[in-house]
Amino acid sequence: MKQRSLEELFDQCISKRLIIKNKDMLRHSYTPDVLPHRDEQIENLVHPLISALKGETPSNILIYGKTGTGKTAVVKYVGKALVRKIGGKFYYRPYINRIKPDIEVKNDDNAPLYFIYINCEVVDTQYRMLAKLCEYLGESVPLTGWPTDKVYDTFFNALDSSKRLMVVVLDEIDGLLKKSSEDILYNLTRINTDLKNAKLSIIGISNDLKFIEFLDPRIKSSLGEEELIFPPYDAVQLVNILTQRVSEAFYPDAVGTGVIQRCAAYAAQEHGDARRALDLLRISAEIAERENSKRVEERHVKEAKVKTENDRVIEVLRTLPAQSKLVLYSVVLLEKYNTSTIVTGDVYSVYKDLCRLSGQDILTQRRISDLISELDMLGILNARIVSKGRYGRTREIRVGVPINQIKRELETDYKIERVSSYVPPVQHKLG
DNA sequence: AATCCACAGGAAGCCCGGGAAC
DNA sequence: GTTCCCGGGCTTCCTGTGGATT
Repeated sequence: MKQRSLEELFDQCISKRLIIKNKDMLRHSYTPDVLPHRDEQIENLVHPLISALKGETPSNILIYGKTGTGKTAVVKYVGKALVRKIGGKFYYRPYINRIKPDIEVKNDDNAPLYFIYINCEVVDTQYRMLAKLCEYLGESVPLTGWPTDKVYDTFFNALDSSKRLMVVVLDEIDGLLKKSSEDILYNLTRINTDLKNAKLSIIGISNDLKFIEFLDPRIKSSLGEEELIFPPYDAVQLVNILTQRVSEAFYPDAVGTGVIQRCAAYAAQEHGDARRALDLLRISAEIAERENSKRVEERHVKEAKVKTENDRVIEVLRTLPAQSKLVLYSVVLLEKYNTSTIVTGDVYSVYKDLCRLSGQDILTQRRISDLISELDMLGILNARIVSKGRYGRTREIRVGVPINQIKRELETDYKIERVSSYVPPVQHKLG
């Protein structure tokens, strides 16, 4: 009896292997050998870099496009190809903290090309940026402690110590603005005038089209010398992209009819995000494997869509700071017990009650206002500014995800659970 | 047309923890 | 140890504002 079930388990596990051949190829970190529908962008990126390698002053490049339009993939693709061709070093793994390059090609004849990929969400201040760049050049700088100009000098000297072209890719470059650290952009874009041997070229990647409006005009002109736009993929293009991956990543006949089309259609609805399309495909396949299906079917895609949306929300909720949880919980309670629209003031008064009940510090309304904005940006709340004339200007707030899901998830936190019996007082509102 | 509400959201600065250098 | 520096969370103080009401 025992043996039979074990045998069944083996059979099951073996049959599971019939769908996905190579899962890595379905992850967005994977850069494929061919990038469909991006020839124009690749060309426009290669040209300025080649002329810089020929000795001209390099142009800085600004790349726009929404998430999943292939910005990062194209830049890495080009970087990889150039380093292989010309020689140099390429660092592209954003989250791996190490000094060894991902690709290194020796070439004695030419000045080496240093191609460095940095994600500004992670490296989000002038100091950290310079320290990171120093690290790649073999200079060790403490994570904190030095005055910034000393770090800058260290970087400058290390860079200029030999003849080379350094290309710094700043992904999610808008991350640098929020922390009011645009000095780094100013310094980096002007560094070429002081460099004697080396050259530096910046490639900024942003998914915010309005990004440049907020820039200091001096930075704007030097950073945006070349601008590349990455339009979203339409459903047909997404189908092409997925088809290409499917042929390599799946076993033959493992993907049912309409699966690719459905993944592409869902992703096209959400501004043509190829990353999303790939995620859907991968998760659909995982669901199919778990069910022991012979192939991925459309219903798996539907299931995958629901699953990814839920997972995202739960992950966000779980990692929310305690104060944000209290604010969100206040909105949830108001939405549950209150019929009128919810405004900032209501949230704040419920929030204060919850703080007293749970023994936490009460923050100011100014701060809560910011926390509400953050929750709005995360998509958990929907807040819009409305003017009620004589009765002031405020935000109307609604919960953006199924309320019971949020409530349940928040109440797994014992601090929230403790105040879960609280009922907000009935609002007496005009109008 | 003037008023005035209930906030939004910018600016400056405080405080604290963490890390490095002295 | 002390001193210096940085970043992040937060407060205080402030100016700005759309439109119903006066």
